[in-house]
Amino acid sequence: MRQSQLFTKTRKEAPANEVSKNAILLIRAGYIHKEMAGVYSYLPLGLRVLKKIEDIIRNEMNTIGGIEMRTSIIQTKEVWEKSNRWDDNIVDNWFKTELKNGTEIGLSFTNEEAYSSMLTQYIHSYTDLPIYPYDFKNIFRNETRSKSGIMRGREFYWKALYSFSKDDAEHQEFYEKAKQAYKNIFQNVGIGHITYMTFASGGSFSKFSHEFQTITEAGEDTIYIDEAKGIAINKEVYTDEVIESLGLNKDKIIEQKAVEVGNIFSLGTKFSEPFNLSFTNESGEKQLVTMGSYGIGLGRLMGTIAEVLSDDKGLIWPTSVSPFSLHLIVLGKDKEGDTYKKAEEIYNELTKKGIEVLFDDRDESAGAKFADSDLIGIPMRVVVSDKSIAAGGVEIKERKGDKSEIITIEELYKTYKPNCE
RNA sequence: CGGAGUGUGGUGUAACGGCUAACAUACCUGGUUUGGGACCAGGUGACUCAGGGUUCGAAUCCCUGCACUCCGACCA
Repeated sequence: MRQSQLFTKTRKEAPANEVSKNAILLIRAGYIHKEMAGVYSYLPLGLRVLKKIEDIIRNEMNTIGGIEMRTSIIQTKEVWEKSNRWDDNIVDNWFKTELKNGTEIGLSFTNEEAYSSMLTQYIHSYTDLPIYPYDFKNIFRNETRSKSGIMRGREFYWKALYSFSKDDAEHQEFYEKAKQAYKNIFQNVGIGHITYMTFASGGSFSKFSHEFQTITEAGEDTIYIDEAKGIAINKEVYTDEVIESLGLNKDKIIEQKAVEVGNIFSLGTKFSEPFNLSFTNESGEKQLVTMGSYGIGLGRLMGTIAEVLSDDKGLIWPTSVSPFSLHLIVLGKDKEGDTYKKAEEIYNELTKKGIEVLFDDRDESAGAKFADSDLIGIPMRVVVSDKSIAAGGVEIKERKGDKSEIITIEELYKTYKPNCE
């Protein structure tokens, strides 16, 4: 993409009403636009990152047997009354409205009900199980206090997978696979080294749920980490008994602020029971489906990456989620000159090869282009200038380092192959 | 939902109760410049969040509402 066609502009100053680092950087660099507290639009650059994250998650979900679909956002009152979650005294962050004819409806804040009620029409026999449907969709929560930029929004994009299994053993088998898939996801988006599987309260059907917590001061949770084991315990269940039951060494545990970037949860028959989601087993008996839920907030994940992978100059995206693979910058203003032509040629050639290139073809000073490039945070910068041409090619520099080097254009073409995830 | 604070050009800030609401940046014109947010000249752009009130006079003081931010509660 040509930067001259990217309508978003970078800013030197962040809006006065943003304090969180992720929102400040993402707004300054032109990734997101704030509509109101807790509600953000994703601008072209932001959407690219979101889609990269989505693809990484989708790939892992499909690998463990997930089947993508999409449940509706508008849902009727009756469905939620079955699980006793329509009442505002029980769930206080509903967005509710009504149809012209007076029918009460709600905007989904989670998906258990949608899946449980729908699947009663499709699950009848043990041969129909297990299944693992999942969604990417926007979710609405009328938070009394949104905060931390895109880390806790009123409208947010998430992935929710639900597992429907015949019994607990079958459920556990999938649950373990999901753990690994989640680890892979956080590894692949570049925060695996500071993300810990964390034991948290499990509700009525299992002793624990598992949260994936990424260390950052911007987080709302406090976790206790055992580095050696690579796992953590959420403060809400942090007791001597739990430490012991997990076989952790209390003396080596460290306390950290963290943000929950994903969670997996055993639901047992909590939802299959009210919806009578059951099947006929091999013996001809009716049996309730055993469920699990597996969620990741993509906006929060993107915000977390921005929080932890950035410096005073701006964002530093990992290649896997960067909006572009390369930031190609041409210096000099003579658009008819050889340097400019060479840059155009490189842009066309790389684009033809399928490499995602952001081409800064604007009539800006070198300093302005470099500053913008650092702020936008594409992992690799390629500069074409009279100087680089004279030195034998183009200058490449990693966003995260200080060193730059000159390579020939042929080397550039050889090095940058299409970015296959 | 409790507590605290803040609303001024697109953005960031300034202005004692008193001249035509100032400065920077962004934007537009022209010129010059191109390896770390260039320079010169000119220009557009604000009923100071909304509605009331006090006053000869309100961006400034008071009231109400709304919005935003922070702390706490909540987060299925």
